[in-house]
Amino acid sequence: MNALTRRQQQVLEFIQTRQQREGLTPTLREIADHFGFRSLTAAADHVRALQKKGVLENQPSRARSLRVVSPWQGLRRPVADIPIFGSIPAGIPESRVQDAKGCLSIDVASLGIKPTPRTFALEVRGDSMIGRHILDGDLVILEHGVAPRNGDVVAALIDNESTLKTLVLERGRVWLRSENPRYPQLIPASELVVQGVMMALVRRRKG
Amino acid sequence: MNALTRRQQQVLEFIQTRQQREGLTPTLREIADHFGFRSLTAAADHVRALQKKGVLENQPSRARSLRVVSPWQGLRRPVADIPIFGSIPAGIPESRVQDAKGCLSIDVASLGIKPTPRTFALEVRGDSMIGRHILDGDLVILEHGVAPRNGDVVAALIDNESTLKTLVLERGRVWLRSENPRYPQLIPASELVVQGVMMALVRRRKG
DNA sequence: GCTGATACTGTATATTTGTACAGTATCAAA
DNA sequence: TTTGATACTGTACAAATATACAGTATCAGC
Repeated sequence: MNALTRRQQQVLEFIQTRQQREGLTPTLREIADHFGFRSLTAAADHVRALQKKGVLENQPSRARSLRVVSPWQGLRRPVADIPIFGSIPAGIPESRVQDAKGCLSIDVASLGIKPTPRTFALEVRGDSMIGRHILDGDLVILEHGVAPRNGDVVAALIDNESTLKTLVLERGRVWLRSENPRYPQLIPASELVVQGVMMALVRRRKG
Repeated sequence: MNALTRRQQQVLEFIQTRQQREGLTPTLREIADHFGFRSLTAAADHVRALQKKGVLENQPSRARSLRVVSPWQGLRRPVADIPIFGSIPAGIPESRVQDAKGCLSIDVASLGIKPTPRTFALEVRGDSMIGRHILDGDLVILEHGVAPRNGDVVAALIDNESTLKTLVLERGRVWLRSENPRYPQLIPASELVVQGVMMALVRRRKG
């Protein structure tokens, strides 16, 4: 009953791809064109069949209202796009698109914060923050321009590279600390630029 | 030049909300209706202004082709929806929508895996896996039905609760190990159900 | 051999939708 | 004071679009 035919899978995949790539689902005409149907009804039939099988939804009489149904779609929250930078030379004056290495898209609720235009992500290199359970390869989401508190993990510009450190207030002075015994421990933060404060983290699969 | 007026912000927000909630951007008529405009042109004017300011895009003569522009949109990859379960009593026979506590939406590339219908997420309770740098409150993404390898982090059903453990092959037998010295170390896995293998992790902001 | 589901062609039509044109009024900047 | 941007009303129309109806052909299951 729920099994899709090969043709239906092709049609569904086409709709889904267009939805992801262009943000718009195709019209019946566009479906027909893509598959070389000379009749709209062919496309309409497939859409009807996919609806019947519960994998496609439709708002009657509305243009481009096809939607591929994910069982969890109803629970979906707004998704934010956060740029991933390799390293940030300056203090993020105006982070430009061409500087981004990629884009992390994640829903706001799971992130725990509301991203702003000053939110960005860095890929962690090395295990200098292993004491804070941040590993090599982790994607760290940071917020630029907020005041860091004592103990916050921050990104700082050291030797023209963005590096993660723990910010420490001690005896009225500000220090940056690595969280790995094998690394130099304390650096005076006076001359360093704090580029962002860590807000969240994404760890991809390893190996 | 780029600053939006209050009215323009309202219009943009309306379009964005509809896009997120219904998956469709509104038509000019729907915008006009929502704001009580008696004329389509009022809506059209706002859309034109927002386009001019670069925060909205449009494919001419296409129905519902409005799209709110994020600077990073071009980099966006397909986003997957992964159900979040509180705990999973049985071996996930058919995880039903009503059992889901929420939904984690994240792009496939950042996740490092291609989610399947057997992908799900658990919220970590306690710090029994701190040795693997998994903290209380972390969101762990797991895959059901794949064969775990030695050293993989897995979710197992213990006392009717899903608990994370490290799977250890030793002397031809399978054990589950907690990664915290204060917890009981080894449990024979023979009678336990492995519900999933950890693939990725999301850490939200703390405090 | 019959039946229902699938996979189409071809035509027609009502509705939805974007767009254009002609105005009015307000407000801030030059 | 003038100019341009903003914020609308009101009307009209062509294009885009969903949908309906009448068929044909194939194939699997009964």
